[in-house]
Amino acid sequence: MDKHVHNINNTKLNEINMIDEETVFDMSLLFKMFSDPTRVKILYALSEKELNVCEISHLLNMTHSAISHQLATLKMANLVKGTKVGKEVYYSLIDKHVEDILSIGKEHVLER
Amino acid sequence: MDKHVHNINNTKLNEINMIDEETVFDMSLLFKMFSDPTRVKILYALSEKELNVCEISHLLNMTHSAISHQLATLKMANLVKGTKVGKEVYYSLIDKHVEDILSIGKEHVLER
DNA sequence: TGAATATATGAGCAACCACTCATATAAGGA
DNA sequence: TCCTTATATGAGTGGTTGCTCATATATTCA
Repeated sequence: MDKHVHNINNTKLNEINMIDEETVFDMSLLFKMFSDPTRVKILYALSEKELNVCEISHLLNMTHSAISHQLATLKMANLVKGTKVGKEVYYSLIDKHVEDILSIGKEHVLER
Repeated sequence: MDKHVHNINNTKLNEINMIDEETVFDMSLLFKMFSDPTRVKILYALSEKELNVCEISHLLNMTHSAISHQLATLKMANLVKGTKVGKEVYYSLIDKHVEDILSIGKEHVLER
């Protein structure tokens, strides 16, 4: 037997069904959106109700600019969408998945 | 009415039940572990079976050092554990939550 | 014991990122 | 039209990070 093929639990290394590169990259990109406290707070707030930039910056006690930059990032990652109403732009979560990821993360963190 | 208290959908801004700072920070720390392609690949491989450093570096075609560093990071974040067997250290996922997060992320990414 | 193998780890560095600051655009009200 | 408010965005910057390289430790085997 090839000494470079290791054995663990009667299965070979090459039996591992590896995920493809692009999917892995997209997954890491998705989770990167949740890897910053400011973005988590924004997404969490938006899971309660849709909010405009001004409201979010009040809620998080941060500058409009910082929030606007993060919203642009979240929008590019397709996690939030913005709807213009007069001067304001109301942001909301794109789909239920975002809330699912938040709640599974919160659950994991709180049970320890 | 206080002009700094905005109204959306008949609810006030201060009715938003904001998550506490420490939980948000821990959540972002958790998701940060999934925000790098190398770490996602490692975790995904470990979800199939436990592996040692050498096997993972073969599988991902990366240096032992790079993998070892990432495993140290994942260990510190309490996502993997290592068991020494002779010269080798076999790594495995700490709990089912890690697989849950991977699969929800994969699902989200693949359905578009 | 000495060599080979497996893993861990510190230093260093290039790339990335989340913010600030300045500025631009757009809509509403006087 | 002018001023104010709301948002967007480019440039710049300090901090973070994922890798490499060198080195250290540990275990097995001859």
